[in-house]
Amino acid sequence: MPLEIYNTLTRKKEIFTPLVPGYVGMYVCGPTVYSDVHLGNCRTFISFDIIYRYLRYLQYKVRYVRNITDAGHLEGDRDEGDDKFSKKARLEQLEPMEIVQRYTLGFHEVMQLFNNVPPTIEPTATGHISEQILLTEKILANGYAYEINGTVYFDVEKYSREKPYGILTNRKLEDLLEGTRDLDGQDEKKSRLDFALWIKAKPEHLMQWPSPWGMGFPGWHIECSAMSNKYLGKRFDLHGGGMDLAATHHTNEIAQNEACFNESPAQIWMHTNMLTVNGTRMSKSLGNGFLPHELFTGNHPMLNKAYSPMTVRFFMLQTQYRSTLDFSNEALQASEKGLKRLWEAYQFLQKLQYEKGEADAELNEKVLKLINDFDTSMNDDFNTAKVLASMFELVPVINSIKDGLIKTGEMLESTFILLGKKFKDYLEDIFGLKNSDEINDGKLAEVMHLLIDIRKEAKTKKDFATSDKIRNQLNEIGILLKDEKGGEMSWGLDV
RNA sequence: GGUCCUUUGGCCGAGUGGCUAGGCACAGCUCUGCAAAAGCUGCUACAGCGGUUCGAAUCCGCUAGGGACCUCCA
Repeated sequence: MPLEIYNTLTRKKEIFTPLVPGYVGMYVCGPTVYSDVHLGNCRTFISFDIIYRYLRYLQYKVRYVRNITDAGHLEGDRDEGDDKFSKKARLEQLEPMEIVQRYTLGFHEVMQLFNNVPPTIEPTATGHISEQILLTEKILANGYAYEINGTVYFDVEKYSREKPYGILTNRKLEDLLEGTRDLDGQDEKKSRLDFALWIKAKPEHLMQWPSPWGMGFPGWHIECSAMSNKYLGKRFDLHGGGMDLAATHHTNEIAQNEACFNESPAQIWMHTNMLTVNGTRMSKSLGNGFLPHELFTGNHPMLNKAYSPMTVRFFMLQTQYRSTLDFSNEALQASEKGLKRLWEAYQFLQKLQYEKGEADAELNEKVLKLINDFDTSMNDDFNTAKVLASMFELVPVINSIKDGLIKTGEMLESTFILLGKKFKDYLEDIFGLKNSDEINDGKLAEVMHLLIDIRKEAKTKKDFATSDKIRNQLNEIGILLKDEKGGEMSWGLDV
């Protein structure tokens, strides 16, 4: 079964066929670095990280471009408003680029904690001002834009006479124009749907660049057209972003590209759904956003403990990227336990050796089917939730081997090898999960080894007072000791 | 006001016409010095009403609830 991806543009799943065989060009709208990214933002980047990893797993050479928006977005709904960066900079007495630097570093740190692979190119808006000016000039020359007092607007009505403007989200121009929101007048735009490509800067504006229309800064949609065009060409395979960007940002992006090159940029548009809290979208403006660090420290009124980045990543994997995901303390707790169970089975599997034995055709077939379902599920529009369900069905098989209820030899050696390989491919390479750092601490492992030895001796002598003391006191400091079959003991950090 | 989406068991969530999703929680049993873990078993739901069909959680209609976008936001 080939890879199928849901395309927002056609509103159905399509078989994925790259424009150039073997290669994939992928563009994802990145963060605006004037404040910390919240967990909702992270969901999108984690989703596309897994998509990127899976495409590589399928042997594609992927150019993954994710921009950093460090200029150009406006505050408020008026085009003559301040550039967001400049506004905040004045409040905090910082240079705009200091803000940008601070939050860019913060963003990268969070991405790393979530174990996201960096994109292959991460271009910035401020690094591509001339490209944005060139596109704006081209759109003007093609007659789809007009200049008023140093600001250049995209002429949506002119454009929509020739091309379907609301094609991405299936909206008609009349419906878009109908909204009850009236502008307060005094607007220089010809139509309320027109958006700025280039904005005239006031003299005191901190971030501004020279242009054919005077000093100014780019509008908030042109950067993605400019950068995707520069690094991926006029037409590329995948364009992604959060669902909230589809109706405005991506719609305008398509219009810009069409107005420039008479071509739509991406063949497939992918949109990740929102992370919600109590059924309402997590967003900056509503103030219900969780910061990653609030989770990692547990420092939030809604949380009763801290959760590791891997728990959060796993939590997101349990849902398909196009569904909303509701965030709660209980849901995270469930994910934490689920991940622990899965990961422990995986760890055991990696150490396991194959031993020849009496074959059990039924077991072999069951295992093989579940393994093959991994790829089938991923090929069905990256259904990570289904992959995990198959994995969890294999956990009892692995644990039964651990308990000696099943022998590895009951399945074929090829099946056994494939099982180990696929678990590794999926959990580590595709899903990007990894051990918590604490458990990797070598010194701790040595100390634990020692304590386990002492406890084993005590148990052999039936000195249960000592053996219980060790286990109970470890438990108090958050280390869980488990007695296993055959007198062995294992340990893990209590979660 | 307009456009669109959604409603699954105690909780989180897959699933789009017939076949047990899965996780967490809960209960029982097995194992066990005790505990934990693990294994096995149980809990089997699809907002309401009507329609299509041999058959619907899945398709259609209506009603009700929730949400998103139309304005910066992943």
